[in-house]
Amino acid sequence: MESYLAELNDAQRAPVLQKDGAMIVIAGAGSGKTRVLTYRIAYLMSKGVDPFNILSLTFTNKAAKEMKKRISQIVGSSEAKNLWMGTFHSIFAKMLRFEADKLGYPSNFTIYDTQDSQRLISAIIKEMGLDKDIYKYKQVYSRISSYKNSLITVKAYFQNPELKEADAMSKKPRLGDIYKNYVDRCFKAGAMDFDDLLLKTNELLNRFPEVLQKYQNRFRYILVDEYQDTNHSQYLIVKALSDKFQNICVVGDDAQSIYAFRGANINNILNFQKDYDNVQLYRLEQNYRSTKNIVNAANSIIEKNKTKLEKVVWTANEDGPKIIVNRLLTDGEEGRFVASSIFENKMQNQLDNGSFAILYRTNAQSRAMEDALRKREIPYRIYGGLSFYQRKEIKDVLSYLRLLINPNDEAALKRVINYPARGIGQTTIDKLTIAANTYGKSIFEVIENLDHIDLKVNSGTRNKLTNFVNMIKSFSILNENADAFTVADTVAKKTGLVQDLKKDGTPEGVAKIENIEELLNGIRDFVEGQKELADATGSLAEFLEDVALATDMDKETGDDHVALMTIHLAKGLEFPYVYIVGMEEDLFPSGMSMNTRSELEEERRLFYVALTRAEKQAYLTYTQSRYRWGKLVDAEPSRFIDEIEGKFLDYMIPQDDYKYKPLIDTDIFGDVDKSKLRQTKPTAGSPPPAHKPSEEQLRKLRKLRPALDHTGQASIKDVVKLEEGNEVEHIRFGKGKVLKIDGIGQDKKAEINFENGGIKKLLLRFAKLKLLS
DNA sequence: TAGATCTGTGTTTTT
DNA sequence: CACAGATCTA
Repeated sequence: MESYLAELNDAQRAPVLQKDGAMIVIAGAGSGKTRVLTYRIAYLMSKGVDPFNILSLTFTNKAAKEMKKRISQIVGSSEAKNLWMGTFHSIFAKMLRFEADKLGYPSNFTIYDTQDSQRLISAIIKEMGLDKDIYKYKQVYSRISSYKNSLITVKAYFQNPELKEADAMSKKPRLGDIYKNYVDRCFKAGAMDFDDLLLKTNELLNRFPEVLQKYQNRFRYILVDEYQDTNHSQYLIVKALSDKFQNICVVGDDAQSIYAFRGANINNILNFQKDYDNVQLYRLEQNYRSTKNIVNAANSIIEKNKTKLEKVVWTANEDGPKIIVNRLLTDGEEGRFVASSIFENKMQNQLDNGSFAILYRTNAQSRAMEDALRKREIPYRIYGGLSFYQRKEIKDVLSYLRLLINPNDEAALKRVINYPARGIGQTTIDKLTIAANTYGKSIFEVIENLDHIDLKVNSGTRNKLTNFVNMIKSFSILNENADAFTVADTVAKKTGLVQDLKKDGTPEGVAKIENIEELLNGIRDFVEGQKELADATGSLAEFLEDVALATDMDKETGDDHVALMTIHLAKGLEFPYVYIVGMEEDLFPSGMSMNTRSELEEERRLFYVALTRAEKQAYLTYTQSRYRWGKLVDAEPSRFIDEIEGKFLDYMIPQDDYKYKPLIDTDIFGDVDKSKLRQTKPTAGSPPPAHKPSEEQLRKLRKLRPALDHTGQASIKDVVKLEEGNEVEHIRFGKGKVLKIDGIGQDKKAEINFENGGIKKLLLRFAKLKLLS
């Protein structure tokens, strides 16, 4: 039974074997913390702890699922099934459904996603007649979110003059009022936003001692993964639940705290030892994941941070190749480099696509990578970004489904009351909203009671409203007798959603119909799957609950693909080959996070996370110019590259001239063979070449570059304007005539018939051409 | 009222 | 560029 203990090293075994009490495990990157958590749970169960009494909180659903799987392998699946394991949000949503009535919520409350919340806030700002340029809904939303995460309720807000003053100072004196209206509206709609799931859990545990006791007794052993990323609200929940038995084990790494922007408080982990009696501290410092080069390079970065717990991450793994750094002209070329590098590595080392990950700071960067991978026919998958359930057509269907479960759901109703178009316009909706606010009812209820409410709408509109409500009601009735799939299928057809898309006929419309079909299939699968679980019914409400908190990461595809994701999403994952792209100032570190030391340190931790995902080889790339908000802008290499000790890096480009070189100077190489400028061509497996090139090497490299004189040289603008039929002159091929223009922007090519060279295809960006006519 | 078209505005990261 | 909101037209 306990043979698995032999699979742990001494440092890992110690926290596994401490059955009771409070403990903190500071686990360096790749040091096997998941292993410690799973084995600890298995050990507790082997010592007779009932799985019903174990609560394990993870950061993602995926992590929970994986841990459960691993535990099943050790203790058997029937036992593992009873563990409470999941994210804070999903576990406590479940608990809140059970206890909802105590807080005045229906048990079928809706969970608002960010978009729902933001739209509602936007509507409230408009209703209140406030200036939308001062009260920007996104800002207001994040302000409210941070209040909630700090447990500042509306009441607490108005009792705290400092907060009011702070908001008044930032020209938003009515923020408290918006907050109040927003909370009221959510309550009336029977809806909780993401932050409410934590805030209301706190409220529940605070206001109802008997509920607190019930769950304290239930969760005798609590484990929290990624503790460094907990916010105040989560911290208090954990504190309250563990207070009685104090059997709490938190695992984390302060060096990997990357969620301060959503309220994560690094002090939760730094101060843990003060929060409980006799806290045992364990450190996992041996990294099993990465090569020495990667581990040491990562250490050399994180050293630059001032706020940190002391720990030394080390590895017994081989040195491995150095980190390859490359500079590219544009984001398009960056993509092409990454794609061909992946292609070469795959061929040379017989690797599958799953060995590679491309990590970036912002979702928008995925585009260039996608394009390049697609051209190379390398299968890939984008994680995160817009999740399937957030797509317009999917959210439309889901909104109908939400509405038939909870007709008070304002966000859902507003979304679909006139989609597909049924003649209920903005004016009518405004009237409904006013009526709803004055009578303290939901919009749906207002329509239900049109006989008693003078809405000042004509009879046609009145009919349309009644028809809509009746349609939703008929769906509700159907839902009582039919399974979730049948209901969803009926909704998709009867509402005219699918018809509307069919009518549209564009490829996008077709894709949307396919997505809806996929959703319906998903619901069918869900219904089938739930039937096998004892405590589930496969109801529509269950499906919606599942979907509200599902993320893109959770979906398994089973095919072999290169993974593309933000660095945030990559936390906890590992890949043999990792490409970190967009290593540029203003992008990484983000321009929004360079103002304070702590923000910059978080960016640095993010870089640390990125690098430590790599097992064998890491690549860093940056560009000289990249498309941002639709325009090509100059970029500058990230300071983080310089922060890595040079001996861990292998530059593919000379390092003398990269700062602030505008495109036009560096790119017009004429017919100089660009590859000569590259010092080495990287091939994984071959011994890594020297570090930064020496001064002497640099001088040599510079000589390769011809002195460009700009006189007589066509400016890039002229060349880009080139049209078919133009006469041009090339420095070597002589005069010629433009036959054809291909491609756009940076990739624009011209087919030219030269007197001395015949027909050539030239990339205009590089071609040294003079426009003659 | 619907739908097309224009304008403006902002963009980090996520449960 | 991408999306939200405003404005215009039928």
